[in-house]
Amino acid sequence: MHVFEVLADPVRRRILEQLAHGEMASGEVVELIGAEFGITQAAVSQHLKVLRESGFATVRAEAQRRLYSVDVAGLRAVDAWIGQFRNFWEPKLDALATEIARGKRERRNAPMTKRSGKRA
Amino acid sequence: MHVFEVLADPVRRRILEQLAHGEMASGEVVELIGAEFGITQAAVSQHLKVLRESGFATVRAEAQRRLYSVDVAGLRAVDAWIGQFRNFWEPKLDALATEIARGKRERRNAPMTKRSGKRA
DNA sequence: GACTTATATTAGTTTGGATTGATATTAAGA
DNA sequence: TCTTAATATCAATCCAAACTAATATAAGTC
Repeated sequence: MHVFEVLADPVRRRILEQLAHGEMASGEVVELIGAEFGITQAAVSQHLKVLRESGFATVRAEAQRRLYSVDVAGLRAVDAWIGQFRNFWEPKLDALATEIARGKRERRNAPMTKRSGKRA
Repeated sequence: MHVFEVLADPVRRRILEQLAHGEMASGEVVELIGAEFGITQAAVSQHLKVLRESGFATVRAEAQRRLYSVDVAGLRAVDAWIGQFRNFWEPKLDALATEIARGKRERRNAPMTKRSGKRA
């Protein structure tokens, strides 16, 4: 399932927002989300499965409990796609922000050749 | 229609990627996307409608043509939601990057009161 | 082992959105 | 005005995904 399809569902978005506050057991999610959306345990469990399988959440077992937390993989993928367009609304910061975000790896030790003025 | 539902469709995502290269007439989009996905003019037109109405594209008329371009409103909304989680994968850059991205508006002239050390 | 608690899975039903074919709208050109 | 071109809209069909009820699995407790 594509990352954007995953986030297209309001229940899944809400679950992620909750997980952002920290690890939660499946049961806690069921209680919260179930009440908020009026859906059953089965439904919530299925949403958690989708989040797992699409890289938005990870699980660890503790006895019978399953503790869920945010997995950044999915979120990064979304951010990467949006990144294609970021220069549309952040044109000024672009040069500087990129420089900083990328850790200045590139330019750092570029010996300044004749054609290093501008690349496309 | 919610922003994530809009981007959940592969056809709409592809249309946006094309628009990112610059303004396109509806007919051009139909030709390109229609060929790529094997769908009709009606289908493409309806996708364009969704993109319009959800703030991902704008149109201007020129004779019978409708020229579409990227509207950042929708993309910003997506970026804002993802922003909730950005500190999950950019913890180090957080302070500095935020400072720069926000234009240092906040701190700049904050007179440093007693309780300005940390806010929850 | 029987029972309970926590969670996942399965099968079947329902529903919203994507698509098509047909038609409407709008502007230009003869 | 009649015709062609470009695009949008409508009604009907179809399908995938969300949901429920029921059941399965697995780990604690008595």
